[in-house]
Parts: sequence; C-alpha cells; structure tokens
Amino acid sequence: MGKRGEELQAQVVDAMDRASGPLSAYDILAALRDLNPKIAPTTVYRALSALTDKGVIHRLESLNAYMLCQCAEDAHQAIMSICDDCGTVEETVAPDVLATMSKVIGKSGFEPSRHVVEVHGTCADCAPEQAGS
Amino acid sequence: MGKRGEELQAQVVDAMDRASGPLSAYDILAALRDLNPKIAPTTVYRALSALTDKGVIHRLESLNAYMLCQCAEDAHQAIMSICDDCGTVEETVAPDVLATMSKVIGKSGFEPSRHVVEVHGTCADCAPEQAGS
DNA sequence: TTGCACTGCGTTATAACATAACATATTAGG
DNA sequence: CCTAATATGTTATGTTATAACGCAGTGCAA
Repeated sequence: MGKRGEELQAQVVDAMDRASGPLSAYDILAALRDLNPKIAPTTVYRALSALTDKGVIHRLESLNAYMLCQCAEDAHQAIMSICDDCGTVEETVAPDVLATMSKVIGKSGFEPSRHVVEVHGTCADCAPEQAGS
Repeated sequence: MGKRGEELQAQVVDAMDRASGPLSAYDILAALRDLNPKIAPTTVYRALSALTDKGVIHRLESLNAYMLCQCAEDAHQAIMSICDDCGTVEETVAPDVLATMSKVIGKSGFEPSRHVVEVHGTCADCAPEQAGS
C-alpha cells in the first residue's frame, strides 16, 4: 500500500544527499546497485517520479539530472541557477517572479501549470575575475 | 568555408517550417532522409547546433525538441509556453521578466548567461472549459 | 480460508536522444 | 602541387527513458 516503495525512495534520497551536485538517473542507479546489484532503470525512474511528485527532488530539464530540494517546503516551483563551471546548482524560490511571468504569457489565454526555469551561468565562486570595477 | 553547411541548414529549416509544432532531432533526421537517405544523426545535430547558435531555432529542453524561432530577432532569450494538450508552443519575448529574474538570483553573486524558461500548461484553444465562472 | 482486485515492484527488451572518434572532402594559401 | 584548416560523412557507441509483461504483497469480502 505505498509502504513498500519508501525504502527504495529513501535509498535514492540518501544517494543524492551524499552527492555534492545533481545526479543523473544512471548515477543513482549505480549508487543503488552498490546495495542491490539487480536494480533496473525502471525502478530508479519510478522512485524519481514519485519523489518529484512529492516535491522532495527537482528534475533539471536542461541537464537531464535530479537534485534534492534545498528548501523544506512542499511542492513549490523554483528557479534553478546552474553554474556551468563547477556544476553547483542553487535553488531560489521567487513566487512573485513566476507569477509575473504567468501573467505576461497569460495574456494570450495560456493557463500555466508547471514552470521550468533554469538559468545557466557562473556562480560567485567561479567568477572572481570581474570583481574589480 | 562555412558555405557548405548552408544547404543542409536550409533543409532543416524547411522541415521545421512545414511542421506545425516542435520536432525532435530524429523527426528532422527522418525528414532529411526523404531527400538523402544516407544522412546520419551527427549531421542533423551539427546543423541544429549551428542554427541554435544563430538564434534561428530554439531548443526546448523539457521536450528534447526544436522549433523555429517565431520572431525575426537575432539571438534573443524567450519564454516558451508549451501546451501539454495539443503540443503547440508559443514564444514570448519579455526581457524585463528575465532581467528581474537575473536580478533576484544575482543577489548571491550568480552571473547568468543563458535562460531556460519553459512554461507548461494549457493553451487558450485547449482550455475552453473554465470560461464560465 | 480462499478468491480477487489493487497496486508496487522486478525483469527484459527496446526506444529515443546525443556524442565520440576517425575518415574523407573541400577550399585557401604558400 | 603540397599543406593546413575546416566542414562533412561514417561508424560506432554512450546516455537517457519507457513499454510490456509478470509476480508479489496487501486488503477485503464471501
């Protein structure tokens, strides 16, 4: 009754927790295989799908990767800042920005349900160069 | 010297022009094979990459698909509204929204270079239901 | 207890998306 | 002509994701 999946999902969360950055589904698969060599992709994708629905993890569409949600809230939409240099991803919750966006595109009658907002660039640690002037 | 690729790119643009919605790389491959059965994926991806760089087409990260740019401008960043019902994609240019977003996430020192903004939902044609209160 | 439906999970296979690595061809310039 | 530089073709493979099917655990009612 939905109980059985929880151990598997916990293992996935655990693997992601140990990672410093986003993981691909197959990275996670490899991690789970350390515990149980017989795991198949399907199994991992099912767990990822469930965790994504719960809002525990986010999928990064532009990387085909997954990461733990960095805030404690349920099912929120976030802006993901992806450093193309070091791979770090930072999560920003800014409902007002998304609301503005919905409003702009809603002018044509479009009804938004899910926002994919991923900004690529360079994080503070990787861009010390332009500090002066 | 860069001339040779243009016919190929023109064929890709032509194929996308005939399509009503976004096409996957392999859809395009199939279309090009009607003209030249020996085309390989690599060839298509090279053309797509060149066209994307030029701003002639956009890649939809959350669909793994490509579509012609709907506006005439060069190399702009756009908000893509994707109807999950009929597959139609609408492009909205709203530099101010992206600028606001950059500003919000820039507080932590992040330097944006590329925005991936894709909003899934239902377009006006596919959501006639909620018209009356 | 038995039978049954529901749901989650395992297993196998394959589909869909993308790139690496190397060979060949075209062009420009010495 | 020879060579370098770059674009393209070709083959193979890597990576990401899902379809299709079967089995196992659970809850429920006869």
